[in-house]
Amino acid sequence: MAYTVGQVAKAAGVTVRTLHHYDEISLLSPSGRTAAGYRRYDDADLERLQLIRYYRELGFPLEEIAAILDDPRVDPAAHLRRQHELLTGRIGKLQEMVAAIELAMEARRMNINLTPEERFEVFGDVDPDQYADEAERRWGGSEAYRESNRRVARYGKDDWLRNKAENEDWGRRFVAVMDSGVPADSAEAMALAEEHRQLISRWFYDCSYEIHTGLADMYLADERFTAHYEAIHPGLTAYLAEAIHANAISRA
Amino acid sequence: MAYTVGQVAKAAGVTVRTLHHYDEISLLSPSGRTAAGYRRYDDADLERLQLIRYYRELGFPLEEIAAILDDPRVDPAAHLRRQHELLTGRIGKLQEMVAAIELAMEARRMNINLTPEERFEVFGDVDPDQYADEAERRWGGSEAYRESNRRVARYGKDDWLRNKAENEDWGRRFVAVMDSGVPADSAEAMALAEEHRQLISRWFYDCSYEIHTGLADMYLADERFTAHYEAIHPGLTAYLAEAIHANAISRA
DNA sequence: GCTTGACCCTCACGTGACGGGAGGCCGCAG
DNA sequence: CTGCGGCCTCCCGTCACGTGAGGGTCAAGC
Repeated sequence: MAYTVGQVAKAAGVTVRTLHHYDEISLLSPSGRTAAGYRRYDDADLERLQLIRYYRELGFPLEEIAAILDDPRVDPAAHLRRQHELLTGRIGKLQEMVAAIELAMEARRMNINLTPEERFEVFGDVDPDQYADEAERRWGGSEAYRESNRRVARYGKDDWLRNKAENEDWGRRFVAVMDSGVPADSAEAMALAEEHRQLISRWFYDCSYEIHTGLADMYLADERFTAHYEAIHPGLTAYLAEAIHANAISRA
Repeated sequence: MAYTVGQVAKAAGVTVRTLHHYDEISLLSPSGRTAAGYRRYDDADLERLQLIRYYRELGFPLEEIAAILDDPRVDPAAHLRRQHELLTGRIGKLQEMVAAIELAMEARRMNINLTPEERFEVFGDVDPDQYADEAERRWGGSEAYRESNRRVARYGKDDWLRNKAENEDWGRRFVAVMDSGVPADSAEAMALAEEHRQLISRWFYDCSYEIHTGLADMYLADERFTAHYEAIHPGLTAYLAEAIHANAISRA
């Protein structure tokens, strides 16, 4: 099976220029040429291109790709295995980034200042304990609370009061359900978990079930959020987290 | 809180040169300068840098990032929400890529030729039904079977015969267990699923439990693999897939 | 058998996002 | 007051292509 540059380009989702470039630097030279000088690619070339595309997607420079592909000690199957590993690693990193985004969203919502290392730790290369006075900035957010209300530009003072009232109303009803002794996966607790989700959605950002369960885990893991909920009522954090999970499962 | 270029660079995992560049193009200009002309970044700058880093990681060009960050219609929380969506989308794409790698690995193992669109469909931009005679190349692999044995360079003829014998032996014993009527999650079936995994690991590539269950799903989804196993014994594919899953769970 | 339009070729310069060095101030620990 | 690490501004280099310019090729249709 032979293919022209155009066909290969279209199939692989690259431009013709890219294939020319790969030919120029001898990363992927077509196995032959026609009498008129047209490039002819065969199945083996496509296989090589597939490996190249995956390595590229993983961020490898072309020179390095050429080196590892032309290494005679590595057989083709090993490349696939390697790419599988690299990809799952990459997925893990992106999931951490998702968690970091959720952290940033909740920090906004609760008016908590993030430290620089919290903002960027998912990008690696952070050298811990270089910010000695972390605790200060970490909790300094409560000081900024009143004035920062103005920072969420589109809300007026009365909006904030209504928001606060709704939150407190929800808190009272949630504590009542909790104290009534029903389990966290009861219909009542789940209904209030759902209300919690909709409260966030209405006031801050569209909170999917996926994000919501992410938040629940974060409340348990991060002492600042735990503190926020434990201050309402001891044991509330764990109970809420369980109710959120149960609610998300039941709606799936 | 004020930071110097070096501090910001170290925290955010970028170089000082990058921050200079962002300043040059007015993507991220420090909120102030010292008397000596030193750049001074504050917390708001870091917040902006966090957004920039995420958008960059997602592949946005700097100019576009500047445009969306400076769009007054978009509030900060919306950016986070947007990045959350983009990230989860990206994760989904990478998971498809992982599946495609697993497909390529199994295709190698079973000597099945992949079509160009199968190699590259995860990269998008494929225009279907442009390869009309797909079916021919799809199944053309069986013809190439005998001669392609030589292509897996490091194996000699006797290696292949031993491999084949081991495979057939496993197949006979698996059919026996299946016909004995025990469920697919019985100890016997799971033991043979485990043997299947180790057979792949010994002869082709290191097959983790994760990959193994990925393969099981593929056997059910892709008719070529289904055909391979159904040819051994009808109903084997589904039984094997279930046994593989049960085995993977029990070892976790 | 000749045109026409889609596709191919080789230069060759342009671009985005920085890397890296030169040459020279700044600031604080000893 | 003297290092020495950190900061500054040019400014050229690089990588992976993008984007024409100028020109040959090929199958389809008239």
